[in-house]
Amino acid sequence: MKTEKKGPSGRPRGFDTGEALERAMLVFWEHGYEGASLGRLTSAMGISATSMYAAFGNKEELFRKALERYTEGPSAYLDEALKEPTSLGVATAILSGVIRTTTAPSRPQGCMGIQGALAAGESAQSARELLVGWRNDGYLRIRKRFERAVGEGDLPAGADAGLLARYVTTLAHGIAVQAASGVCRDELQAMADAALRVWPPL
Amino acid sequence: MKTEKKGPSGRPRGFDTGEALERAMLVFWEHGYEGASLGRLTSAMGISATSMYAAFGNKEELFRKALERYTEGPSAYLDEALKEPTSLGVATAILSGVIRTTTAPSRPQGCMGIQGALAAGESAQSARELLVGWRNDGYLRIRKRFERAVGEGDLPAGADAGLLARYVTTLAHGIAVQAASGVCRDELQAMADAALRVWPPL
DNA sequence: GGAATTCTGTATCGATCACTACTGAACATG
DNA sequence: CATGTTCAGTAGTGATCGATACAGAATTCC
Repeated sequence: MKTEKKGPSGRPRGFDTGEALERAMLVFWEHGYEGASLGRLTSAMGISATSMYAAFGNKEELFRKALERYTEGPSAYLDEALKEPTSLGVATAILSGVIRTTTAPSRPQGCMGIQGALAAGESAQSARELLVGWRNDGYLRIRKRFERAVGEGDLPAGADAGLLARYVTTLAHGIAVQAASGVCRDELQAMADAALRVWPPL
Repeated sequence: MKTEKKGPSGRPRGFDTGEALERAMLVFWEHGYEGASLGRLTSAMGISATSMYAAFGNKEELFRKALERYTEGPSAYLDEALKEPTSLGVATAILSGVIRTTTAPSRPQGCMGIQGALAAGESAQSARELLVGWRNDGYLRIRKRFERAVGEGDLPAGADAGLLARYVTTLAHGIAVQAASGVCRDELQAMADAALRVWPPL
């Protein structure tokens, strides 16, 4: 029994969709949904507008897929951080991961999940709502992890997991804004270290 | 000796520039520089495009003046907060001010100084740079205030005023992002209270 | 009241937006 | 090789972008 591999008749695609999506992600990351014009996107992707529409549907879907790639690539530190054995380890790993991702010298400064579309006009409302959901999902996963920590005795019984998750999320988002403003990595890391020196901040 | 008040010959302006600027500020605040089209702006201002250009120059200058109005209006809590007698009072007042401003039910959610243009395309780079300077100015004023607190003995001699200012700024910006995502006021205030329960976070 | 000056609305500018019809080239299958 | 299918580039769609030319209306100065 072998997997059905029917040959797709026709001319094969002349570019790598993964790499093109990576390039598109970087443009959205740097300029936001509204600031990323189709001309700039396709130019960075190295393909024509026709090929982009054939491969990804439209600008909105391209953004959605670019966000997925962002989640599994530059933002994958969150998955790893949630596996840390203690809540303090989780919080520490999240903040250092955010700092590393938002201040990497070879990549856009800031976080695509925030500056991709924080406020927007009519044409970008769906992108904005997508990112609101993306950020809320991150918060929920952190909260759930902290709830587990309360159950395990890692956090005191009276600890408010939601409040702690909100605290870490707020710091993470604030760091992303600072990074977008050009604040350097070391300064942010020193600040994060100080913020977590008392844990939990009950 | 009386102030020279030469009569400006010609038809007087038919609208109140202050109120028009207030309306424009709200549009920029809600939709950002790029998301605020001229049509939407002039429609909200209640004037024609011609009148807008005659009164404010162009979109870029309109944004600059709207930001000034934002600084002196919704963002005026910072001036007051810096007058608090202690560094903890300053930090507390800043965060509660941010929360009040970014979650007011009758106004756009979030902070114009951030979502006005966090990431942007080519045409909005000047607006983006203007906001980077605006945020950095806020940071510098807080830092200077904390340096004073160190000199006064309000903060311990070894305290790093820059790091503390960065901490408060990061929380403030993070709160603004949360507010833009729809997080409610009470939750943010509870989080801010917890964040400042240990002060300074040395 | 006449002239000069400034405001306001209409209509429109060229440029760019996201998006697509069309043509021809490139490749897989039979 | 012949046929069918898909890709990619050119050119151009209507809509909207920010910004203006123009002409009529309104007000002040002389």
